[in-house]
Amino acid sequence: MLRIKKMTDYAVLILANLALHDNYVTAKEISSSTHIALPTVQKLLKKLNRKGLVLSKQGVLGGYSLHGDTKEISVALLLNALEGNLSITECASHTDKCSVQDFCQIGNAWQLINQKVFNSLDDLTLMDLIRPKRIKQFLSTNIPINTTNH
Amino acid sequence: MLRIKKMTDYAVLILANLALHDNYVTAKEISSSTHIALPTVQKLLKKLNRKGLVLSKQGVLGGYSLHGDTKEISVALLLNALEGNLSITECASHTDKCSVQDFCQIGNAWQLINQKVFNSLDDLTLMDLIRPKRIKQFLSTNIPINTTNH
DNA sequence: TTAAAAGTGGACTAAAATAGTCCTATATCA
DNA sequence: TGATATAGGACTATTTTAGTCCACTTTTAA
Repeated sequence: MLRIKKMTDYAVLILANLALHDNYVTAKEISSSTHIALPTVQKLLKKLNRKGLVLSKQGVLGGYSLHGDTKEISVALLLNALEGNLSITECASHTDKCSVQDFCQIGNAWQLINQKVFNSLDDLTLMDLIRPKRIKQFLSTNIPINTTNH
Repeated sequence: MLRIKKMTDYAVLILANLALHDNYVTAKEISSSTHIALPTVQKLLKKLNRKGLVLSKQGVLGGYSLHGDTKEISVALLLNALEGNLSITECASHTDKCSVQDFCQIGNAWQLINQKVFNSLDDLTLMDLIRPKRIKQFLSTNIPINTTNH
Protein backbone atom coordinates (compact mmCIF):
# COMPACT_ATOMS: atom_id res chain seq x y z
CA MET A 1 0.00 0.00 0.00
CA LEU A 2 2.93 2.30 -0.55
CA ARG A 3 3.05 2.90 3.16
CA ILE A 4 6.25 3.65 5.04
CA LYS A 5 6.94 1.82 8.28
CA LYS A 6 5.79 3.22 11.57
CA MET A 7 9.40 3.15 12.67
CA THR A 8 10.43 5.39 9.82
CA ASP A 9 7.74 7.81 10.75
CA TYR A 10 9.02 7.83 14.33
CA ALA A 11 12.59 8.26 13.12
CA VAL A 12 11.66 11.37 11.18
CA LEU A 13 9.90 12.77 14.23
CA ILE A 14 13.05 12.17 16.21
CA LEU A 15 15.19 13.89 13.60
CA ALA A 16 12.77 16.80 13.54
CA ASN A 17 13.10 17.03 17.29
CA LEU A 18 16.88 17.05 17.12
CA ALA A 19 16.77 19.71 14.46
CA LEU A 20 15.32 22.07 17.04
CA HIS A 21 18.41 21.88 19.26
CA ASP A 22 22.07 22.68 18.84
CA ASN A 23 23.29 20.77 21.85
CA TYR A 24 23.23 17.08 22.71
CA VAL A 25 19.80 15.72 23.60
CA THR A 26 19.26 12.44 25.42
CA ALA A 27 17.04 9.63 24.24
CA LYS A 28 15.02 10.12 27.39
CA GLU A 29 14.33 13.75 26.57
CA ILE A 30 13.32 12.90 23.03
CA SER A 31 11.05 10.20 24.32
CA SER A 32 9.18 12.63 26.55
CA SER A 33 8.81 15.34 23.98
CA THR A 34 7.70 13.02 21.17
CA HIS A 35 5.70 10.59 23.33
CA ILE A 36 7.35 7.64 21.66
CA ALA A 37 8.29 4.86 24.10
CA LEU A 38 11.86 5.10 25.34
CA PRO A 39 13.12 1.68 24.16
CA THR A 40 11.84 2.49 20.71
CA VAL A 41 13.53 5.88 20.69
CA GLN A 42 16.78 4.29 21.84
CA LYS A 43 16.62 1.68 19.14
CA LEU A 44 15.97 4.20 16.43
CA LEU A 45 18.68 6.59 17.56
CA LYS A 46 21.19 3.77 17.46
CA LYS A 47 20.18 3.08 13.90
CA LEU A 48 20.27 6.73 12.90
CA ASN A 49 23.75 6.94 14.38
CA ARG A 50 24.98 3.94 12.42
CA LYS A 51 23.58 5.48 9.26
CA GLY A 52 25.52 8.64 9.99
CA LEU A 53 22.44 10.81 10.32
CA VAL A 54 23.07 11.77 13.93
CA LEU A 55 26.14 12.20 16.12
CA SER A 56 26.32 10.57 19.53
CA LYS A 57 28.22 11.04 22.73
CA GLN A 58 28.29 8.48 25.50
CA GLY A 59 28.31 9.08 29.22
CA VAL A 60 27.01 11.81 31.48
CA LEU A 61 26.14 14.94 29.51
CA GLY A 62 26.05 12.74 26.42
CA GLY A 63 23.21 12.29 23.98
CA TYR A 64 22.54 12.80 20.32
CA SER A 65 22.67 15.70 17.91
CA LEU A 66 21.81 16.06 14.29
CA HIS A 67 24.66 15.57 11.86
CA GLY A 68 25.18 18.82 9.99
CA ASP A 69 24.38 17.51 6.52
CA THR A 70 21.30 15.65 7.61
CA LYS A 71 18.99 18.62 7.18
CA GLU A 72 19.64 18.63 3.48
CA ILE A 73 19.34 14.90 2.86
CA SER A 74 16.59 14.11 0.37
CA VAL A 75 13.50 12.32 1.56
CA ALA A 76 14.24 9.61 -0.98
CA LEU A 77 17.68 8.95 0.48
CA LEU A 78 16.33 9.24 3.98
CA LEU A 79 13.70 6.59 3.34
CA ASN A 80 16.30 4.50 1.64
CA ALA A 81 18.59 4.68 4.65
CA LEU A 82 15.80 3.85 7.07
CA GLU A 83 13.90 1.22 5.14
CA GLY A 84 16.50 -0.22 2.84
CA ASN A 85 15.17 -0.89 -0.60
CA LEU A 86 12.72 1.65 -1.97
CA SER A 87 11.54 -0.45 -4.91
CA ILE A 88 7.81 -0.51 -5.45
CA THR A 89 7.99 -4.19 -6.47
CA GLU A 90 10.58 -6.91 -6.30
CA CYS A 91 10.84 -6.64 -10.06
CA ALA A 92 11.77 -3.00 -9.77
CA SER A 93 14.70 -3.88 -7.59
CA HIS A 94 17.94 -4.93 -9.15
CA THR A 95 19.05 -7.07 -6.24
CA ASP A 96 15.99 -9.31 -5.89
CA LYS A 97 14.99 -11.83 -8.52
CA CYS A 98 11.29 -12.25 -9.15
CA SER A 99 10.02 -15.81 -9.45
CA VAL A 100 7.81 -15.18 -12.47
CA GLN A 101 10.16 -12.72 -14.11
CA ASP A 102 10.67 -14.75 -17.25
CA PHE A 103 6.95 -14.65 -18.01
CA CYS A 104 6.32 -11.11 -16.80
CA GLN A 105 5.09 -8.61 -19.33
CA ILE A 106 5.18 -5.51 -17.22
CA GLY A 107 8.23 -5.61 -14.99
CA ASN A 108 9.76 -2.77 -16.92
CA ALA A 109 6.74 -0.59 -16.29
CA TRP A 110 7.02 -0.95 -12.53
CA GLN A 111 10.64 0.04 -12.71
CA LEU A 112 9.73 3.21 -14.54
CA ILE A 113 6.96 4.05 -12.11
CA ASN A 114 9.35 3.38 -9.30
CA GLN A 115 11.73 5.90 -10.73
CA LYS A 116 8.96 8.44 -11.03
CA VAL A 117 8.05 8.08 -7.38
CA PHE A 118 11.70 8.19 -6.40
CA ASN A 119 12.17 11.41 -8.33
CA SER A 120 9.27 12.97 -6.49
CA LEU A 121 10.78 12.09 -3.14
CA ASP A 122 14.26 13.10 -4.19
CA ASP A 123 13.20 16.70 -4.69
CA LEU A 124 12.44 17.17 -1.00
CA THR A 125 14.79 17.43 1.97
CA LEU A 126 14.33 16.55 5.61
CA MET A 127 13.94 20.24 6.37
CA ASP A 128 11.10 20.41 3.89
CA LEU A 129 9.33 17.81 5.99
CA ILE A 130 9.77 19.94 9.06
CA ARG A 131 8.67 23.11 7.30
CA PRO A 132 5.89 22.00 4.97
CA LYS A 133 5.35 25.35 3.26
CA ARG A 134 7.98 24.57 0.70
CA ILE A 135 6.26 21.34 -0.17
CA LYS A 136 2.99 23.08 -0.87
CA GLN A 137 4.70 25.23 -3.43
CA PHE A 138 6.34 22.16 -4.86
CA LEU A 139 3.00 20.45 -5.29
CA SER A 140 1.36 23.37 -6.99
CA THR A 141 4.06 23.93 -9.59
CA ASN A 142 4.97 20.34 -10.37
CA ILE A 143 8.46 21.66 -11.01
CA PRO A 144 11.30 20.46 -8.78
CA ILE A 145 12.19 23.05 -6.19
CA ASN A 146 15.77 23.97 -5.59
CA THR A 147 17.46 22.55 -2.56
CA THR A 148 20.89 23.48 -1.42
CA ASN A 149 23.06 20.49 -2.15
CA HIS A 150 21.70 17.92 -4.50
CA MET B 1 9.32 0.66 2.03
CA LEU B 2 6.84 2.01 -0.47
CA ARG B 3 6.47 -1.45 -1.86
CA ILE B 4 3.24 -2.79 -3.29
CA LYS B 5 2.11 -6.25 -2.25
CA LYS B 6 3.10 -9.30 -4.21
CA MET B 7 -0.60 -9.98 -4.69
CA THR B 8 -1.12 -6.63 -6.33
CA ASP B 9 1.73 -7.32 -8.66
CA TYR B 10 0.13 -10.66 -9.55
CA ALA B 11 -3.24 -9.00 -10.03
CA VAL B 12 -1.81 -6.58 -12.55
CA LEU B 13 -0.20 -9.46 -14.42
CA ILE B 14 -3.57 -11.17 -14.54
CA LEU B 15 -5.26 -8.03 -15.82
CA ALA B 16 -2.56 -7.65 -18.44
CA ASN B 17 -3.21 -11.21 -19.49
CA LEU B 18 -6.94 -10.62 -19.78
CA ALA B 19 -6.30 -7.49 -21.81
CA LEU B 20 -4.83 -9.68 -24.52
CA HIS B 21 -8.10 -11.55 -25.09
CA ASP B 22 -11.60 -10.56 -26.10
CA ASN B 23 -13.32 -13.76 -24.98
CA TYR B 24 -13.70 -15.36 -21.56
CA VAL B 25 -10.53 -16.86 -20.16
CA THR B 26 -10.52 -19.38 -17.31
CA ALA B 27 -8.50 -19.06 -14.13
CA LYS B 28 -6.74 -22.23 -15.12
CA GLU B 29 -5.60 -20.78 -18.41
CA ILE B 30 -4.38 -17.61 -16.75
CA SER B 31 -2.52 -19.68 -14.22
CA SER B 32 -0.62 -21.54 -16.89
CA SER B 33 0.25 -18.51 -18.94
CA THR B 34 1.35 -16.39 -16.00
CA HIS B 35 2.91 -19.21 -13.94
CA ILE B 36 1.10 -18.01 -10.84
CA ALA B 37 -0.33 -20.86 -8.71
CA LEU B 38 -3.96 -21.63 -9.53
CA PRO B 39 -5.46 -21.03 -6.05
CA THR B 40 -3.80 -17.64 -5.98
CA VAL B 41 -5.11 -16.75 -9.41
CA GLN B 42 -8.60 -17.83 -8.38
CA LYS B 43 -8.49 -15.78 -5.24
CA LEU B 44 -7.33 -12.68 -7.06
CA LEU B 45 -9.88 -13.01 -9.84
CA LYS B 46 -12.64 -13.22 -7.28
CA LYS B 47 -11.40 -10.00 -5.78
CA LEU B 48 -11.01 -8.27 -9.12
CA ASN B 49 -14.56 -9.29 -9.93
CA ARG B 50 -15.92 -7.87 -6.68
CA LYS B 51 -14.09 -4.63 -7.40
CA GLY B 52 -15.73 -4.48 -10.80
CA LEU B 53 -12.48 -4.68 -12.71
CA VAL B 54 -13.34 -7.93 -14.50
CA LEU B 55 -16.52 -9.64 -15.66
CA SER B 56 -17.19 -13.26 -14.80
CA LYS B 57 -19.29 -16.07 -16.12
CA GLN B 58 -19.90 -19.30 -14.28
CA GLY B 59 -20.21 -22.79 -15.69
CA VAL B 60 -18.73 -24.56 -18.66
CA LEU B 61 -17.35 -22.11 -21.21
CA GLY B 62 -17.29 -19.55 -18.43
CA GLY B 63 -14.32 -17.57 -17.18
CA TYR B 64 -13.28 -13.97 -16.82
CA SER B 65 -12.87 -11.03 -19.14
CA LEU B 66 -11.64 -7.52 -18.64
CA HIS B 67 -14.30 -4.96 -17.90
CA GLY B 68 -14.32 -2.42 -20.70
CA ASP B 69 -13.36 0.59 -18.62
CA THR B 70 -10.60 -1.17 -16.78
CA LYS B 71 -7.94 -0.42 -19.37
CA GLU B 72 -8.26 3.27 -18.65
CA ILE B 73 -8.30 3.08 -14.87
CA SER B 74 -5.43 5.03 -13.33
CA VAL B 75 -2.67 3.15 -11.58
CA ALA B 76 -3.47 5.17 -8.46
CA LEU B 77 -7.08 3.97 -8.42
CA LEU B 78 -6.01 0.48 -9.34
CA LEU B 79 -3.64 0.28 -6.39
CA ASN B 80 -6.29 1.80 -4.22
CA ALA B 81 -8.81 -0.85 -5.24
CA LEU B 82 -6.36 -3.69 -4.71
CA GLU B 83 -4.60 -2.55 -1.56
CA GLY B 84 -7.11 -0.34 0.11
CA ASN B 85 -5.59 2.74 1.61
CA LEU B 86 -2.78 4.34 -0.37
CA SER B 87 -1.55 6.62 2.41
CA ILE B 88 2.17 6.71 2.90
CA THR B 89 1.69 6.96 6.69
CA GLU B 90 -1.19 6.51 9.07
CA CYS B 91 -1.12 10.25 9.61
CA ALA B 92 -1.67 10.84 5.92
CA SER B 93 -4.86 8.84 6.05
CA HIS B 94 -8.03 10.48 7.16
CA THR B 95 -9.60 7.30 8.51
CA ASP B 96 -6.82 6.18 10.84
CA LYS B 97 -5.88 8.11 13.95
CA CYS B 98 -2.18 8.26 14.79
CA SER B 99 -1.28 7.68 18.42
CA VAL B 100 1.21 10.53 18.65
CA GLN B 101 -0.73 12.87 16.41
CA ASP B 102 -1.20 15.55 19.01
CA PHE B 103 2.55 15.93 19.42
CA CYS B 104 3.46 15.42 15.77
CA GLN B 105 5.14 18.28 13.98
CA ILE B 106 5.25 16.85 10.50
CA GLY B 107 1.99 15.02 9.85
CA ASN B 108 0.97 17.62 7.36
CA ALA B 109 4.15 17.12 5.38
CA TRP B 110 3.51 13.45 4.91
CA GLN B 111 0.06 14.21 3.63
CA LEU B 112 1.48 16.54 1.04
CA ILE B 113 4.10 14.05 -0.05
CA ASN B 114 1.41 11.44 -0.20
CA GLN B 115 -0.53 13.60 -2.58
CA LYS B 116 2.52 14.11 -4.73
CA VAL B 117 3.06 10.39 -5.08
CA PHE B 118 -0.62 9.85 -5.72
CA ASN B 119 -0.58 12.45 -8.48
CA SER B 120 2.30 10.66 -10.14
CA LEU B 121 0.42 7.38 -10.13
CA ASP B 122 -2.82 8.98 -11.20
CA ASP B 123 -1.36 10.10 -14.51
CA LEU B 124 -0.88 6.53 -15.68
CA THR B 125 -3.43 3.95 -16.77
CA LEU B 126 -3.41 0.18 -16.64
CA MET B 127 -2.70 0.13 -20.35
CA ASP B 128 0.34 2.28 -19.76
CA LEU B 129 1.64 -0.48 -17.53
CA ILE B 130 1.18 -2.98 -20.30
CA ARG B 131 2.75 -0.76 -22.92
CA PRO B 132 5.60 0.95 -21.09
CA LYS B 133 6.65 3.22 -23.96
CA ARG B 134 4.19 5.85 -22.87
CA ILE B 135 5.64 5.87 -19.40
CA LYS B 136 9.12 6.53 -20.68
CA GLN B 137 7.87 9.64 -22.36
CA PHE B 138 6.06 10.58 -19.19
CA LEU B 139 9.23 10.31 -17.17
CA SER B 140 11.34 12.34 -19.54
CA THR B 141 8.96 15.27 -19.80
CA ASN B 142 7.77 15.43 -16.21
CA ILE B 143 4.49 16.70 -17.64
CA PRO B 144 1.38 14.57 -17.22
CA ILE B 145 0.57 12.68 -20.40
CA ASN B 146 -2.93 12.65 -21.75
CA THR B 147 -5.01 9.60 -21.20
CA THR B 148 -8.42 9.02 -22.68
CA ASN B 149 -10.84 9.40 -19.81
CA HIS B 150 -9.57 11.07 -16.72
C1' DT C 1 -31.41 -35.08 -16.21
C1' DT C 2 -27.08 -35.27 -14.95
C1' DA C 3 -22.00 -35.03 -15.11
C1' DA C 4 -18.35 -31.99 -15.92
C1' DA C 5 -16.40 -27.58 -15.81
C1' DA C 6 -16.41 -23.37 -14.41
C1' DG C 7 -16.87 -19.45 -10.74
C1' DT C 8 -18.27 -17.92 -5.31
C1' DG C 9 -17.57 -17.27 -0.64
C1' DG C 10 -15.06 -17.58 3.02
C1' DA C 11 -12.44 -20.20 6.55
C1' DC C 12 -8.08 -21.58 7.64
C1' DT C 13 -2.95 -22.10 8.13
C1' DA C 14 1.71 -20.82 7.27
C1' DA C 15 5.19 -17.64 6.58
C1' DA C 16 7.24 -13.31 6.74
C1' DA C 17 7.71 -8.71 8.18
C1' DT C 18 7.32 -5.38 11.76
C1' DA C 19 7.14 -3.59 16.30
C1' DG C 20 8.68 -3.41 20.64
C1' DT C 21 11.31 -4.84 24.89
C1' DC C 22 15.22 -6.17 27.50
C1' DC C 23 19.88 -7.36 28.92
C1' DT C 24 24.79 -6.83 29.16
C1' DA C 25 28.73 -4.05 27.96
C1' DT C 26 31.16 0.33 27.30
C1' DA C 27 32.14 5.27 27.74
C1' DT C 28 32.16 9.71 30.22
C1' DC C 29 32.06 12.85 33.79
C1' DA C 30 31.95 14.79 38.43
C1' DT D 1 33.82 5.04 41.62
C1' DG D 2 29.03 5.71 41.06
C1' DA D 3 25.67 7.80 38.14
C1' DT D 4 24.21 8.57 33.59
C1' DA D 5 24.53 7.90 28.90
C1' DT D 6 25.02 5.28 24.54
C1' DA D 7 26.17 0.44 21.88
C1' DG D 8 25.09 -3.89 20.33
C1' DG D 9 22.22 -7.22 19.70
C1' DA D 10 19.14 -11.03 21.26
C1' DC D 11 14.58 -12.01 21.91
C1' DT D 12 9.43 -12.12 21.83
C1' DA D 13 5.03 -10.66 20.40
C1' DT D 14 2.09 -8.84 17.09
C1' DT D 15 0.46 -7.89 12.71
C1' DT D 16 0.37 -8.40 7.95
C1' DT D 17 0.69 -11.02 3.91
C1' DA D 18 0.63 -15.16 1.24
C1' DG D 19 -1.28 -19.15 0.01
C1' DT D 20 -4.40 -23.29 0.25
C1' DC D 21 -8.65 -25.65 0.69
C1' DC D 22 -13.47 -26.92 0.95
C1' DA D 23 -18.42 -26.83 0.36
C1' DC D 24 -21.60 -24.54 -2.69
C1' DT D 25 -23.70 -22.51 -7.06
C1' DT D 26 -24.12 -21.86 -12.03
C1' DT D 27 -23.90 -23.23 -16.79
C1' DT D 28 -23.42 -26.17 -20.68
C1' DA D 29 -23.98 -30.13 -23.44
C1' DA D 30 -24.27 -34.97 -24.01
